[in-house]
Amino acid sequence: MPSAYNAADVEQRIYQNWQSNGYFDAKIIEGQEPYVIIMPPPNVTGELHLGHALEKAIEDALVRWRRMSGVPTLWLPGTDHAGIATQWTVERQLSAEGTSRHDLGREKFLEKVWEHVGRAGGAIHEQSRRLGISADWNRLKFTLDPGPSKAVRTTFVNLYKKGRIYRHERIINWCTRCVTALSDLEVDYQDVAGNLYHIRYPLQDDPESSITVATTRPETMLGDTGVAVHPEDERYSDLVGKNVMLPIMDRPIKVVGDDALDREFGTGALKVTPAHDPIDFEIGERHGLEVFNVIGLDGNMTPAAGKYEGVNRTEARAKVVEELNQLGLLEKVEQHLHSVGHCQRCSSVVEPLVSLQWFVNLGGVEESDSIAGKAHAAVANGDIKVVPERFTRVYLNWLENIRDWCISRQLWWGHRIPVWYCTSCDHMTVTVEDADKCDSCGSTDIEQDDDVLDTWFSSGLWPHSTLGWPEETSDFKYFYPTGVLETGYDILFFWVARMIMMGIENTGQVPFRTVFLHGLIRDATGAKMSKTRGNTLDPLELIDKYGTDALRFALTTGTAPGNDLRFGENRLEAARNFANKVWNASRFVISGLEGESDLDGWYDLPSVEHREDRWIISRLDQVTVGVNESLRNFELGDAQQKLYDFFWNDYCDWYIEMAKLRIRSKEDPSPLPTLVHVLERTLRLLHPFMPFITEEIWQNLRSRVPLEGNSTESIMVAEYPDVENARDDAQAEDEIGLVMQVIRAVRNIRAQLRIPAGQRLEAQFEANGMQTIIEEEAEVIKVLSRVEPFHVVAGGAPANDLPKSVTLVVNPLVIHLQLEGVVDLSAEQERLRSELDECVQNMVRVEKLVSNPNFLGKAKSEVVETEQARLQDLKERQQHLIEILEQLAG
RNA sequence: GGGCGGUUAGCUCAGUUGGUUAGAGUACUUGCUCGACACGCAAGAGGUCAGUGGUUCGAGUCCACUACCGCCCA
Repeated sequence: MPSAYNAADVEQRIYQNWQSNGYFDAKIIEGQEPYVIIMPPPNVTGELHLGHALEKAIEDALVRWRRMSGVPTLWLPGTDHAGIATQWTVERQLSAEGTSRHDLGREKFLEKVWEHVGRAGGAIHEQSRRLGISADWNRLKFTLDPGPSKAVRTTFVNLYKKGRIYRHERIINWCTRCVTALSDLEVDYQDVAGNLYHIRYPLQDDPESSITVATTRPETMLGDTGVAVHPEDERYSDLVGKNVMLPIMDRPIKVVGDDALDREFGTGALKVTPAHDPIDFEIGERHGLEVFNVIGLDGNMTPAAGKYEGVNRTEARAKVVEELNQLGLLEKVEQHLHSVGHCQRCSSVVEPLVSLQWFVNLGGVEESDSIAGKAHAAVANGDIKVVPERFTRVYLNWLENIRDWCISRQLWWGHRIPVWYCTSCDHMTVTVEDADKCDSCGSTDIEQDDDVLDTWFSSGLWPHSTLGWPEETSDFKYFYPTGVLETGYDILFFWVARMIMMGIENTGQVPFRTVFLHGLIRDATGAKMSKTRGNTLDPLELIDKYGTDALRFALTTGTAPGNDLRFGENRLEAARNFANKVWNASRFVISGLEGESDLDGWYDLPSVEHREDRWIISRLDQVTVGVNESLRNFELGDAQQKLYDFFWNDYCDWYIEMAKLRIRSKEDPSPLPTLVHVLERTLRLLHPFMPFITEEIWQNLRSRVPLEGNSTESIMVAEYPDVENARDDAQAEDEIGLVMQVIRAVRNIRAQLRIPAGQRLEAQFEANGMQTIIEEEAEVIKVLSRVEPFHVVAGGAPANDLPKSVTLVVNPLVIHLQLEGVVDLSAEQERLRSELDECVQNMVRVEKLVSNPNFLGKAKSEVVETEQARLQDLKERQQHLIEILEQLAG
């Protein structure tokens, strides 16, 4: 084995081996409950980024853990067609070639998109493989595959027949750049520094008087069909019901009273443009106001805008303001910060406008049989658990305010809406299979709706559509409902909530039992990573540089579920160092096996006699229990931290160092079986997090030890360690703990007094009842703290040459180190006195606590016991220190 | 405006139902080529747990308010 772990040498080979052995393939084992994760489908032409890497590292760890625990496991990968994103990419290419999708026509354009998908599609899955992920590639699904497509159509048809899907003219969010409607969720609101324009609208029957409205969007006034004031607003009460003349358009419009108005905002009078503002639309509906679309789908003013027809909406604003000013109707302009919707995809300003679109009626949460109501209940009553828990309320809150979902998109790439309009009788034919005639009048003169469905509509079906629904496939029957849905909290509403709604609607069952949300990855300064900002890190480059295991470990260690993660290279270095530590410790153990024949029993270790062995085994089992516990609670970072600490501190720093001495002296019993046992189990415990290095070492190790245990070909199908009866050994832990304390105390004083590392010190130990232990562990103490020669006395006997020594109190031991010429009497007295001070201070505190009747009565008995033991220990220590000081003085 | 989160060592973060003298990584100081590892070993320094008040025998942890930062929704 080389002296440093080189990830590049092993990863590819191991992954291919796993895959060719079919370890990733899910198997149906009737009678056993499976563990299922459906992978969030990345965009078909997307590239792997750190967010994906994090998500996959987490899911793979969960899946590997369960698979090793013997559970039938399915991790199903997939791909999303990503309507707007993909179409936009191809449109950009076309525009570079000087053409457009409209020039090509729908059919040709779609061919181009499929070509593009054929070229660039799926690359992300190849990249994902480098993360070592154990997904079932045989079950890879694409949202546009026949299966998921049929699920989409079936859902649409069912909901339409139930009356839950309807087509209606309503205010929607329109992106003039993408030329499509957007759902409420696809709009990002940003505060923009704008103006608040105060405009006078003269009264129709009294042109000298006027009412002043305040607006941030003066160009929309061309489409005003009313002015609204609060009905109880005394300023305007005499105007309600009268008409004002709309400037420029010279159109009389009505003043209406509506209590949705905020009297405090602006002048308290609102110009009402039902076609271009959701609130205005509602006011308009209540008062029967007309609707004039003055801004068109292309962002230019429509004929309804009169002389401004054809003018771009931003230019129109300037021109309208200028004209109003000339007319003397512009009262004032104030600077005003307001929130403006932007297209999430292309960042252009979203235009609210009235348009004919398809919607899903989700109902309200108070209706127990509505889509939203059932989705709300599933989480509220605990059928679905959200981790971390705080997102439960965020989810419920969102559903409580939900509105109908606009699902039509004016795109070509996606699932085309399965509705055919009859030109003869206007009937809508809605079917799963392509219609060839009107199902009302039988006319063949029918035309399919031009629009496609929101991409999230198909993603919303993902947990059941990937498993075969609407067919009752064996996969669907066995694997649905799934276990865990793991994704970033940023798509809780977009995706998770919709899956819950659609899953329950279609299958009558929740799509998954647990939602596990991870945080966002930020750069080292805390900024969101984005290509435009140029602060992204490429996971593939990081893998090349540090190795997959280090990347995965770095992404998931020391983080709490749902918390954002600042990610910089020092994290990776720490992870890489740990991988290297694992490698080298293993190298040490494996090299020790050369020519060794006495390893029988290493797997189960039927008899553990040596104190050091009992200690490390006791610790191993504690860690094993803790890691399983953390994993069950989705605390992956915690699980890894426990393994990191155990391996580096207990195993490497102490156990291996102790074992070296026994190996060198060929002592009996040999520590090798224990060394192997602990290493092998730790590798298995670590495998879900660091799959490659653990496999590489494990293979190496297993080839050099007798075949024992459930011998599998690969660590990824070996049993995940768990313990029913932990081999707890409190005595060994106490005793080794004492030995470690002694060694630390000696090392500490050596460093303080600057005693050269090579210099051995003569030591006398007052054992005070610990004689056997000290003598049995003498070699360890001698070598690791460099004391020699080494005398043990029963205790209580005063040493004659105290002035030439330093005395350490490690309860119950007292250790005298010969240090002639290094330390003088007064310095030693000074040191001991300050130790005594500290001891007494502590004692006072604990004494107060332990003598408090309230504490004794109310605290748990085990807490009281530890405090009393502590007090005892402090008293003993105080006693020792006083004695030593007396001797020095005497 | 409503809601959620954060504020712990110089930096980045853990800290699960309240219970030692609050932890890790990294940076820092000192000393180490002793046969697994300098991607290392050993020792050390570094914190009024944002602030105020409360509950409790006991608060980083629970409650209330305040301040600053961030996110989501309107």
